[in-house]
Amino acid sequence: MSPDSPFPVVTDDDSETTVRSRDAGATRRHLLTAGRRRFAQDGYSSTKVRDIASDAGVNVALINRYFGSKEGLFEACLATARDELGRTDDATSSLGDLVEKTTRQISGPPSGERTLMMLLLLRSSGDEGADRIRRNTLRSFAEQMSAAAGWAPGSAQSDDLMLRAQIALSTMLGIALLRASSTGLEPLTSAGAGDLEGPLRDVITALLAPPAG
Amino acid sequence: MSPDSPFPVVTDDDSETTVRSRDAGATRRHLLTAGRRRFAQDGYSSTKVRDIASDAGVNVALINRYFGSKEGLFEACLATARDELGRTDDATSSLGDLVEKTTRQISGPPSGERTLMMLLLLRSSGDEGADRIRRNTLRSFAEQMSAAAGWAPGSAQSDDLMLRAQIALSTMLGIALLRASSTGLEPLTSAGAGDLEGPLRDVITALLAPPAG
DNA sequence: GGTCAATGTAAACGATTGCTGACTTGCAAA
DNA sequence: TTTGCAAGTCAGCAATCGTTTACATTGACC
Repeated sequence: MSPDSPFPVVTDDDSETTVRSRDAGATRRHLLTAGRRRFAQDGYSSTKVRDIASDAGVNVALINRYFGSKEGLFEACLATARDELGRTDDATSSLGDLVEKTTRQISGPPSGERTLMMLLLLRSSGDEGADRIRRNTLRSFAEQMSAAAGWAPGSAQSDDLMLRAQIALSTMLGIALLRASSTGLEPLTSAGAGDLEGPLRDVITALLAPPAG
Repeated sequence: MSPDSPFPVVTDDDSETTVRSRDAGATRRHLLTAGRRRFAQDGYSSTKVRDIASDAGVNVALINRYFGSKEGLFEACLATARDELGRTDDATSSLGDLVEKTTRQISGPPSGERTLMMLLLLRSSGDEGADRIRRNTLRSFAEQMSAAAGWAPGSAQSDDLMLRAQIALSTMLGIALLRASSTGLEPLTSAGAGDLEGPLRDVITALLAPPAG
């Protein structure tokens, strides 16, 4: 994985049907993608390693080779989801930005990448390491949201604002969960970005707008 | 379970250490209580029938005897949770009532009865019957909330108001989930009714108050 | 006291699960 | 071409899980 690796690491070739039939990096990536979807949709213990391997088009034993164990793969999925979700294109500086970004995260198909990563943050394997990653990621999210509301660490009403940011986060994650196929709550599941932006703006504004508090 | 059962059903005696060492009704109740907690906290597939039986102080085989299967017990837990949650003391007639009732449901210890029943509504076993119960219960909840906002079936903006009610429901369930011990997000987890009532009032008002719509 | 159905117990079965070890295949440097 | 090692395959193990079967115990009714 290191840049000076003696092995021919493929960095920019995403076409899979061509060269490199035996590519460890691609195999790892396929396992991470398949694992993310399975873990997010079905939960940790419902997911079987044979299904993940089958989805990835890869032999089951390679999960243990590359990630040590099923929990290792789960932790890796959680870490990549944290990195990809955290790789926010630009800083959220205002409540308007926050509303726009939140709407973009939530809307889109319930099986979309972003929704899957958010659902992953709600799944637990009982493993302590994975739980710590999830807890830290959620905390970071709430801090970003409260920062968009003009929060400064150590200021007065700090706890109250953080609580409100976490409630806003609860709304976001709750929507993602209720939109999932196994629940299928209409009209929420089929609602698009245009339908969600208004209510989301109302919620975020009501929770985080400075005037009242 | 029927009132005219030929067996001496104990209806008002909750002291367990005394008479009636072999009581089918009490055994069923113990299994339902233990199963509710396990299913709600750990999810369906992470829960082991031997753990439920152990918690209930009962032999494992009795789960299959009284509920047919693990899924049968899960469905029974879901049904009783629906009944107990639906047995709302009085009708919710105003937004103020809704705020008060919602706050009462959410706050309280994360291991409390109400929280467990709400978490149960977010768990899935893959079984179609259980999923239908969950879907109907959630839909009923959202309809109650929109009714408190003055909703009449078939009216204009009906879909938009229902969507907003489901988003409010998402907030409630999201909070319950993030307060769970496996997540443990502070200050949300330790927040009491006094801390939650204000923000919840803001959210519900912003989503369901009539003036804008 | 005897009878019988209801209730509870003990043990094991078959299926599934995560995982491992020995083996094979492909790629690339020598 | 030969050789060395990473990448991948295959079969099976050990443990666990839900479930079932055969048996024991309790207690009400005649």
